[in-house]
Amino acid sequence: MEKCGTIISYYEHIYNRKLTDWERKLIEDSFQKEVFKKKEIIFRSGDSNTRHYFVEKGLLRMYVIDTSGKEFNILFARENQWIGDLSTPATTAFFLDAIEKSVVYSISDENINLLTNNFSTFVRYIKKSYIFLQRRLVSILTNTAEENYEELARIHPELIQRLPQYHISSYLGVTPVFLSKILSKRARKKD
Amino acid sequence: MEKCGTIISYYEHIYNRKLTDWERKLIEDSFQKEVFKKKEIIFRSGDSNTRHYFVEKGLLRMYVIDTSGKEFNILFARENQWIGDLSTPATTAFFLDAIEKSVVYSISDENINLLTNNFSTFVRYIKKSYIFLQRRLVSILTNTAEENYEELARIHPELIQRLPQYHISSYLGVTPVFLSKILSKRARKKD
DNA sequence: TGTTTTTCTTAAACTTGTTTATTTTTTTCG
DNA sequence: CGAAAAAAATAAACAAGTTTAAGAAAAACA
Repeated sequence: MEKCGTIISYYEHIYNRKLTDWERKLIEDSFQKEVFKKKEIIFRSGDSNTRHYFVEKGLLRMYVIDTSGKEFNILFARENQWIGDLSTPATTAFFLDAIEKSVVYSISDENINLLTNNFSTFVRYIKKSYIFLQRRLVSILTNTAEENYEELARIHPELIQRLPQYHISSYLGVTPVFLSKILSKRARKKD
Repeated sequence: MEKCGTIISYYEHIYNRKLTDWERKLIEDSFQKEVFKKKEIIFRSGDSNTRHYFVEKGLLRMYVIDTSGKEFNILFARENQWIGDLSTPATTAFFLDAIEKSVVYSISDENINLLTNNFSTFVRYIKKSYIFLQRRLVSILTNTAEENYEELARIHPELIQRLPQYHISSYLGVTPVFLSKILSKRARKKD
């Protein structure tokens, strides 16, 4: 009967009240019900304008594939959980697929913005922070400490200047001793 | 002259227009200018109701200390960047301190909410996702893969049931082979 | 049910990163 | 400036995690 039953229940649960007819209409117009079979890929690295997904039934995963082809899962979503790349509408670095056959409600970033309609500074701050952190987690999962140092030096050379070495090693997730090893190796290379 | 000059400029830059007197007033009432000296601790693990900080001048870092006392930096903020624990007002697991003498504008979470006043479902989703990811990054930085497995098994036993082992290893950031080693060791222990 | 495919285990040699301790270099500050 | 403190480099023994490859177990499905 209900076109978006699960998602309306979800919103009513969050807001702790019944939604108005107008609100239900807005939701029904914004979301799209989709079914994915096991192993079906929902979006892939390089896609832009990826959608956000709310799982009614099943199990999804978001993951990244490193240069050597190895996969690293970033996030799972099961019943009543959200998943998607908050970088959207920008190009995504992630893959999203279904681990089990899944029934979901999807929404475009545009429609999310319409529903939310007050994207103030603070929300930008959260979104940016999230995207930054996500990139950082991916780096740590997929690269060696040496590669992460190279990237940091390339993108934020000024930080390398301003920070004592032990703060950099801590940021990279290694000991100061090991960073020192990396640096002496790097210095030897540049001869 | 201006009480919150830098932060007002920041908002005007973001919104790409001059702020109204009313808006300036709102900002001046919400933010508080603070100065921290080098190595001064701004908040520490266990504190609740931590504030958000916008750096006018200087360099801050947010970090975590693991059980063995080792520090891992999670985030730096220099001029015109935000830093803070989005988990607030809940108890924080982080420390925030000044690497250099710093001048900042701070705001409580409550005042942020007043300024933003439309905390809809999607914003909750971002905030929750962020907090989740942050926790995950901290785990990967501070724990061994074995400890991360134990935690996953404790908190989400149902996921361990539903996921093939190679998806779990990928989530933990290790190879399937190494996870298998961890598990056989674990099984031997439980005799 | 049995066959095919997928997933898991084990082993051995290897690489990445840690620990502890000592020495050298750089920075801070009276 | 010179002494003291903080930060960085080096070495050696060790622990955590990877790679490749082969066999065993479990799941899928015709």
